[in-house]
Amino acid sequence: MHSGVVASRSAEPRDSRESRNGSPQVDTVSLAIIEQLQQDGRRPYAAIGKAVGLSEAAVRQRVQKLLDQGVMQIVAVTDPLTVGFRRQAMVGITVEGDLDPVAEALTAMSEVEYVVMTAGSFDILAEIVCEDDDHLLDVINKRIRALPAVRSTESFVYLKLKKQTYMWGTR
Amino acid sequence: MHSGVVASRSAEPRDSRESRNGSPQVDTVSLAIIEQLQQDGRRPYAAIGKAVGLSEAAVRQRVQKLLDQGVMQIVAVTDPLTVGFRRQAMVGITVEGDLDPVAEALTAMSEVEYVVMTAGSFDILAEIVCEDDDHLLDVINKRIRALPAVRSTESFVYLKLKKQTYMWGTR
DNA sequence: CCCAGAACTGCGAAATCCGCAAGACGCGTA
DNA sequence: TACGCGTCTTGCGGATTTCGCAGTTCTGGG
Repeated sequence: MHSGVVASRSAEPRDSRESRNGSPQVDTVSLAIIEQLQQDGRRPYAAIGKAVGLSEAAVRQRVQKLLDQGVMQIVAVTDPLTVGFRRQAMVGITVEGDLDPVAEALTAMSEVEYVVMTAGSFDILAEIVCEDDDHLLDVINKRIRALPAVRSTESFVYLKLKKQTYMWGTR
Repeated sequence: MHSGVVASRSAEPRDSRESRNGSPQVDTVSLAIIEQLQQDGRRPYAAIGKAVGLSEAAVRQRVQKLLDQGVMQIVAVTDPLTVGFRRQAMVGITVEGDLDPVAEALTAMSEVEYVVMTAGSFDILAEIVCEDDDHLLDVINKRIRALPAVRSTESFVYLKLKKQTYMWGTR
């Protein structure tokens, strides 16, 4: 027996792959690690290990794997509007037939930061970040509306970002 | 004269507060630093310094200030749907009168991750992350629609997140 | 029961982070 | 123009963290 911190954890089921979904390999320990990194993406591995009951090396391994698998990413986020330039907008899109080709096309555009399929009066929501009004107009009217399966679009130009957090795990 | 890397920078105007906006203190060098951290939030300061032509300590200071000022945050981001639990939705809201009180109220809700004021048929867009359908229903129907100034809402339940990046600086 | 694979732990060595004090620079003022 | 002030930079050590590498434990399958 080593440090003693470990003992408590070995009691619970190691995996606990979440019951309610079809997502891959994210047990409760990794969840706890993610929560730590949601609070501070640069928190040292040792501190995280202490918080979740794991050794520094183990945390490092798991974080690396989560990164490789694309389950999470550690990045700097800003409000582009605050940083200075660029126009932003959310675009609601209704599609004729299969959503995937449209979603793929949107994903391929560098101006599109965020693409999500939804249930409701829009089939897809896409967030767009542009240089200026001309650029925004070009993307929406010339490139998105040009996609064959796109039936209609509606735009919401951003005026001010009021909140932006990533703390779903901690509350 | 010291390292020589500095010389090139001293040629350009130090501040270069962006012309087209009213945002505070983010010069081109800090912009470059943010770009680095958008690629990898854990990149060492020395590496960043080499990339933007600054000393390690200088980068450290600027990063700290950007963090303190709330201009950027370094965090782990995930797709909650992928991680397992929780229901997500975007809610479009139309408001009667001043938007600010409503925006404030939304910001105060822990289930609300993202609030933005927009121009278009919605006044505010809010992204919501919930435990399950009951929780989602509660937040939308009982808490958001209960706000006095809220005229109407429309919900878009997330089915699948297709893209999520933070690379507006680099393209 | 034994074996293979995966995960975790415990180190040193190397790299990084952090605080500090001194020097350089930009800018407003007398 | 000269002076003074605040900000930005730089260049160190020392403390901390990261990294790579075995050895050990745990799990599941044959």
